Amino acid sequence: MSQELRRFKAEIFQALAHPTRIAIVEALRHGETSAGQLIERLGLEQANASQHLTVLRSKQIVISRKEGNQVFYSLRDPVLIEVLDVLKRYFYSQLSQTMSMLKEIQKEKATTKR
Amino acid sequence: MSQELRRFKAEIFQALAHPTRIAIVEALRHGETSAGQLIERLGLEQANASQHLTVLRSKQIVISRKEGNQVFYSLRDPVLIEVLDVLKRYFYSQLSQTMSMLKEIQKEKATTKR
DNA sequence: CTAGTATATTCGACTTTGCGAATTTTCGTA
DNA sequence: TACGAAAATTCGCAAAGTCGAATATACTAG
Repeated sequence: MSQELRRFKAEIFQALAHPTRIAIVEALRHGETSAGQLIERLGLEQANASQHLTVLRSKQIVISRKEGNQVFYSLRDPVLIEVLDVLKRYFYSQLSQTMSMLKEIQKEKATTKR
Repeated sequence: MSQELRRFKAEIFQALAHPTRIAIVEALRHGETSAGQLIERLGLEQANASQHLTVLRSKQIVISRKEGNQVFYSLRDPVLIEVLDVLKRYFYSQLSQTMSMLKEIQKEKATTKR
């Protein structure tokens, strides 16, 4: 079962492991959006967008609703936004760690130089 | 910059997008562990384990410390555990949604059958 | 220096992913 | 029915990921 859970998690990560798909998820953050709108806002190729949406749909990250000519997408579970937000914090924490590391190096240079 | 951030997130997701690497991260959850211990506990091929560890190291998810003959690994930032925990909640929420969907289908079957 | 243990790297086969061009499908409407 | 718009699918190719076998490297102890 734990093995299953890890496979499941890996699939979710895999589904999110592309800048374009992250952009799509973030774009859906504030509500339903049609495929066309996504293409326009994110500046994507039509086929490419559709392929990425297929990935997200197949992993149930996104659900689609047909209305006449077009298809509207939305996030199936807003919990995923939490994941992205946690990662944002992670990003900045990593960034500041890198910065202080650089500062350390600067200091050392200064000391050895003298 | 937002584009950068998305690339960064995508890389983190990519690094976690494999059951074995998730298992490794979870194993490191409660503290430093040597490569050998990971191999034993998770039942991995030596080369394979090392390859996955390389991926995690290259994305800075994990840091390594050499002590004599062996190499100890630990999580660079425990925030990642949060991500995994959020996903666990997501997993169960999805699971229960699926279950109630199945129940609905059962009910419908029962009604149409009569 | 030699042997042994722990870990990393390289190699070759294979699978998967990502892309745009072209095509197809699905609607709504004339 | 025929046309146009929106979206999905297919195709061919390049790039990336995964695996185990074999090999290399780093360290320790004798």
